[in-house]
Amino acid sequence: MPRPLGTGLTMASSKNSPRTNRNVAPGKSQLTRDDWLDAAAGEVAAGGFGNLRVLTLAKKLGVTRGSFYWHFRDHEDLVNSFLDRWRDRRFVELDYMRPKGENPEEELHQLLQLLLTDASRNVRRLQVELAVRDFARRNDYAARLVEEVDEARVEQNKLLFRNLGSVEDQVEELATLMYVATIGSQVVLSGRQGNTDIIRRIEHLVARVALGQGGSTNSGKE
Amino acid sequence: MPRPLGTGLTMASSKNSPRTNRNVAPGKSQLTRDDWLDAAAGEVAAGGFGNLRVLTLAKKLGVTRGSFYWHFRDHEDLVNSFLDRWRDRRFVELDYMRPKGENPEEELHQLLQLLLTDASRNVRRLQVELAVRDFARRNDYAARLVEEVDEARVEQNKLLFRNLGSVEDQVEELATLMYVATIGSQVVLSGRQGNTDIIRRIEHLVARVALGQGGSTNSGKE
DNA sequence: ACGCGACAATACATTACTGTACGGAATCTC
DNA sequence: GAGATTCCGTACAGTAATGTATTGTCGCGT
Repeated sequence: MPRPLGTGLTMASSKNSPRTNRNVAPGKSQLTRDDWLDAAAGEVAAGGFGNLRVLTLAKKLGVTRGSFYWHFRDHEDLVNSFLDRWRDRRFVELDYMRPKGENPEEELHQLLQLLLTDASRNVRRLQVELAVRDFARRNDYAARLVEEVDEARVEQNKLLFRNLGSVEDQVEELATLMYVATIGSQVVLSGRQGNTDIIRRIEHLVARVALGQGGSTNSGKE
Repeated sequence: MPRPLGTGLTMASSKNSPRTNRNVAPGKSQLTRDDWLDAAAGEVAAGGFGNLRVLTLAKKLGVTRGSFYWHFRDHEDLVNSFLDRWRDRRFVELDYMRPKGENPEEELHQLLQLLLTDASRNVRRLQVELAVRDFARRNDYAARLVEEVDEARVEQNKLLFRNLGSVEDQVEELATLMYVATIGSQVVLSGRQGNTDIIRRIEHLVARVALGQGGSTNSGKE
């Protein structure tokens, strides 16, 4: 009964690359753990965690479930590994676009661009994130990871607003508001097309508020 | 093969009250269609539509599945009826708190209160809404209803901001931003406790922006 | 060249859930 | 109060999914 068994419930992703991984380059003669996770991403994006079936993955990969149960202990192991990888990728993503503070306005623009406009391109990623968030409502481990990611992203936003010169008292407010606004727009607009104008409007208003030019919304009856 | 069969896929809720509904008042000797839908609400709130099992509902109601298949054609009929009822309730809810325009500031406060603060009390309703939104990502009918509700709510917000004296150009922006912000905060904060301060901060900032006093976020380097 | 280990196929047992047919009890109608 | 109707129980068939045990097949090292 030999079983490598990935980390499972553990936190770190634990790149399971001790596999020889063959010399066969493009042909998929041998599957790796990440291959299964990639396939799982497609299923999760399409149907959520509830519709994540190992038989479906096997068909998609052109193998039988015998392969799956060598790479993973069981279905739960797949789910937890998937969540771990998701969290890790969100963090390297955050690290990749950490604000350098040289051109805050441009950085804000790029951030909103990534979160809002690019979301319509990165459909897969958006759908996975929404699925994870939904799953987190009934899975404690997922809830923990989502909370970690949320907190890190709000921290990132706070950094940005500090660089923009916002007073410290409102940094937290602005960062939180912008974060829930971006998440909300992804939730509301997911699956809609022709939303680029709405997105642009949101970006416009958020930018205006963030840059402190937001005093002209009233008609003048002060 | 007698079968009343509720509307199923049709849009209107079509109160199926041609039932005599017995004289037995508190005892649940006879079940109605709404009883099943109420039980379904609990399951949907807890596990989403994917975990909505008719056997579970039957146990919860103290009957067997034989009752279910009299009241509903099949599982899909239950889901569609549930969605119909959900949409209808969202609309009467909107109608109930339609802004009268007499005291816009107070109305804004009450709206935010309902959407944000009260959400932590109304857990069941919040969870159902999130489940419906998630289900809408892979169910066309649910997607249609959610879109209808979203649009109606944004319209409501626009009405409010017009009453607040915002210039028409920014009414749409403000209404949309506030809507996605509220949805996003529900998504992000669902299942967290001790979020009342965060919610209050968001409310504060949204109110400030909406009332046009938002020009003081910058530190002064214009 | 053979034997070991990584990886996958096959077959089987089990469980959970749906839908349907039919029968029975309670209640309304006339 | 007899019969039709409403509502629910029971029993059965069928499907889909998981997990496990066992066997089979590559490919590498020596």
